[in-house]
Amino acid sequence: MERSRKRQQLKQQLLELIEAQGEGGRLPPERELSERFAVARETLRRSLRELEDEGLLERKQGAGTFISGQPVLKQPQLLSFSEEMLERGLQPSSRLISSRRIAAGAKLAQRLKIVPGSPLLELRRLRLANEAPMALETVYLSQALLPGLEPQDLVRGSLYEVLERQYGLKIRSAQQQIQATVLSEDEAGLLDVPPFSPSLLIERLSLAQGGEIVEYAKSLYRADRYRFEIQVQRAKPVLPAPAEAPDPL
Amino acid sequence: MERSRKRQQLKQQLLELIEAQGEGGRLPPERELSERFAVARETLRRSLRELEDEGLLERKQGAGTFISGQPVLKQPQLLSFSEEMLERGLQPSSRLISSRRIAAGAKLAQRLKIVPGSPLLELRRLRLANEAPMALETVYLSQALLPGLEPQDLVRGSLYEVLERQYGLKIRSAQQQIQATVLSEDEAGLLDVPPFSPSLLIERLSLAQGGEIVEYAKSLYRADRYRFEIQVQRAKPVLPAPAEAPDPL
DNA sequence: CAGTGGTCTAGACCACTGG
DNA sequence: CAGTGGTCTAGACCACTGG
Repeated sequence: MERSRKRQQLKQQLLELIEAQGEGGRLPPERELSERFAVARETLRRSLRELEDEGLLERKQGAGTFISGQPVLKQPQLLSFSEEMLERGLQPSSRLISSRRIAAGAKLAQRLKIVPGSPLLELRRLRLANEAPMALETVYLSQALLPGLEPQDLVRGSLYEVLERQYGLKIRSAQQQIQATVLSEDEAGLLDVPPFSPSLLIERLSLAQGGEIVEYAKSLYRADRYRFEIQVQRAKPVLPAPAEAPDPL
Repeated sequence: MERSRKRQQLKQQLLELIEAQGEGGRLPPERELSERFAVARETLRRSLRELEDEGLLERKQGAGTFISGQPVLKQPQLLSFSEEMLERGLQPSSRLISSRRIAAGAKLAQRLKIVPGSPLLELRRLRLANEAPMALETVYLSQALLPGLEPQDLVRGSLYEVLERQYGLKIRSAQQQIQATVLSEDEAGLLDVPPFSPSLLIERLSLAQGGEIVEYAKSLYRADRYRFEIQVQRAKPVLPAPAEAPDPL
């Protein structure tokens, strides 16, 4: 606690310096800063690295540490529907459309990397934001990984929360595929748009800490209400291909 | 060179250890490893941190360093169309549909953060992969930032390449918005699909090193040929909200 | 070539976990 | 409470840049 608080504080002091300087400004040399804040240079450098990672600073060997002329680049992070809506300032809610136990078909088995025929829980939920339909979500969960899971456990609240609380499964990452499609009449009806309206189809495979595949979800988002946003960085030559042929990028 | 080569080599040795152990395995304690490889513990820890960032290792205070049961998480990185197609094993090419000089309207001016009425270069290109239409791209470039740029400079090859070679502008990051839409008859004709086919609309704002907005691009991708893929990590509690109320996530 | 950030070292203590 | 990863220190030298 003591320790990490110290770095927090150091970072706070640096942030004040950065704000005082403004864009395009320059920070004093590291040796000077470490003395001023009474920390070892390496300790200071950790905080500087964090600030650099957040996009606030640019460091150039031999030149100096400069205040970045760019707003913070928000790293893409995996959020549940509930979390994402809250972040957008909307109140999330859910309506359970259906739930059933099924046996994994070939396609689902392949995606979830389980044996075909394994028992799955299929949940269809209408996801709402401020009471208005936003997405139609179909989730597949492996029963083997989540013994005793009941559909009603998932009616309210975030799936990720339930997984963590009841099964100690922490979601660690996900692979998402985003496509454009048009809605069937059923789907359109549930989402309250005309049939054949365009829709973002987002498929997600969520992995837990240990690499277990926990969830496969298919969500149809209303194209008029939802857009997927992402900020990406141009690859830094962090790992310049140890000694092999150069990448043809 | 000497130095960085040393860490490369250290990392290589660690990789061999990791492979030898396999998933779920465990690395020896840091103090032992640093002795074995004859480096300071902090130096070893840097390499370990890099490997952790790449998703190969998980470190747990008090417990140990474990070999991650998960394949490397590919960080999303900004690629040009050409680069992306090459990475997918497809041969990219372009066909210039039109190019004109226009004055920035209110909307474009706002996005590019320039004065309305400023001169812009508008380029429409059909982007092909293995000779087949993949996307229809409209790019807007600020003339002020790129004096003397001619449309024919951009017919072949990557825009990013031209920017870097001719103007020393290195693209650093981009904001992308992804929506679903349907194609107009014109657009559908160019992309060689039936009218009103679904399409992924990807808007991109590219920023250079200094934060300058270099490009605004709108691309319509064939929904049947293109899907956007992304791997995202669940947020680590890296910054646990300095001292404020906890996030309601 | 003075000044800057980048890397590395040897050693200390802290925070957390349960081999 | 032994062992582990996490943090920090004071100091050295390297690599790069052009105030």
